Amino acid sequence: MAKSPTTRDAVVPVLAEVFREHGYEGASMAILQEATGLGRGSLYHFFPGGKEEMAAAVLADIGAWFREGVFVPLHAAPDAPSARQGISSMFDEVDAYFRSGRRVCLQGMFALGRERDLFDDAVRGYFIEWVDALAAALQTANTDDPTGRAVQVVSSVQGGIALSRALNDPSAFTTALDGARSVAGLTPGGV
Amino acid sequence: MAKSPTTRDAVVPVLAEVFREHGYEGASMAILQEATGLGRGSLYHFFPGGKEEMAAAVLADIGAWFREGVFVPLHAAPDAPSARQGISSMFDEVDAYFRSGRRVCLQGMFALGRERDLFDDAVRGYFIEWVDALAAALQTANTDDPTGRAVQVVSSVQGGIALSRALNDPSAFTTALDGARSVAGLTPGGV
DNA sequence: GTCTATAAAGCGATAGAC
DNA sequence: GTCTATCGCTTTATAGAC
Repeated sequence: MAKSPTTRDAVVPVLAEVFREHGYEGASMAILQEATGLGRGSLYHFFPGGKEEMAAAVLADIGAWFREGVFVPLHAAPDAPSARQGISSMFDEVDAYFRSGRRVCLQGMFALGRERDLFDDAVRGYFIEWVDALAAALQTANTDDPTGRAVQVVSSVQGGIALSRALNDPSAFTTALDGARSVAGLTPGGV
Repeated sequence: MAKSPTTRDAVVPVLAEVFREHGYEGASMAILQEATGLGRGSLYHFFPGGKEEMAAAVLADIGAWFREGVFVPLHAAPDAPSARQGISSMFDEVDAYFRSGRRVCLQGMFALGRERDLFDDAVRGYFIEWVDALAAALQTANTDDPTGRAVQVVSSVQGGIALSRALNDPSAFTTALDGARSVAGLTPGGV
C-alpha cells in the first residue's frame, strides 16, 4: 500500500462493527477510539456531531451497500427468470453479509430500541427499500401477494438473526432463510 | 383495594416495561425509580444486585408467563386436533402479548446486544423452550419437519416485531404472523 | 489533522438516618 | 422498608497545544 491517509470513509466500516458489537449506547467514545486507532480529537474532527453523526454515517453506508448490491439488482430484473435469479442472489448476499446470523443487522437492532427515534428515517428507509425491491422482483416473477411475501421474507431474516444469536446456533439462521426462500417461491435446489 | 404493600413481585412488571422501552443500558436507575415510584434505597432493598438482578427477575417473570400460558399448553396437546388448536392459541396469545409488534420481546432485544452475554441462560432458555414446545405440537399435529418449522415460526415472530417497529406499522407484524401461521400448517380461517 | 487535558453531567452503587 | 446524601467512576463533548 502506497500510503494510508486516515479518511472519514475508511473509518466508517470500523465504527459500524463497533456499533454492531456493542450497540449504540454501549459503543463508548473510548471503544470507538481504540477500534479506529484515532484520538478523541480526530474522531470529532471527522464527525463534529459526535456519536450520533458516526452512527448516521454508518447507517447511510450500510444502506448504500444494500442499495447497490441487493435492492437495485432486484428492481432491475426485466423478466420472471431473471427476477427469480435476483431473489436467489439476494438470499446469498444476505447470508454472506450477516454471516449466517453471527453478524447483527444494525437497522434491525436500532428498530428495537430508543435509537429508532433518533435514526427514524434511516431505519425505516432501509426496510422500506428492502421490502419494495423484493416485492417488485416477486411481482416480476409472477408471485401472488408480492408485498406480503416480501414482508414475511424480511421478517424471517431479521428474526433469524435474533434467534441464531439467542441460541448461539448459526443453523437457526440458515433454517429461517430456507423458509424465507420457500416463501419467495424458490425451491431449495436452485433458482 | 384493602392496602397496597410494595412487593418485589408487584414491581417486576413495571421494571419490565421500562427495560422494553429503554433497553438495558438505557434504563437508568433514575428512570426505574420514577417508573416504580420507589426510592433508590427501596429498589436496592428488593434487588441487592442492582440493575442486573432487576433484569434477571424480569426475564424470569416473562419466561414463567410464556411457560404457563403458551409452552405448557403446546406440550399438553394429546392429539392432532388439539395440537392444532394449541398452536392457533399460541399465535393469538403472541399477537396479544406483543400488541401486534408495538411491544418488544425483551429476550429478542437482549439477544442482539451485549446483554446476551450477561443473560445468556435466560435468553437461550426462553427460545429453546419456545422452539421445543412448538416443535412438539407440530409433531403431534403430524406436520413434517417440526423443528425446522418451529424455528421459522419463532423467527418470523421476532422479525415481525423488528420490522413493524422499523416501519412504524403494526400490519407488518400481522403479515409476518400470517405467514408463520401458514408455515405452522394453519389455514387463515381457523384451527 | 492529531493529540492530551479537562470540563460538566450522568451513571450505578453504597451508607446511614429514620 | 423507605428515604436522601454522597462516593467514585464513566460518559460525551470541548479547548487548545502542536
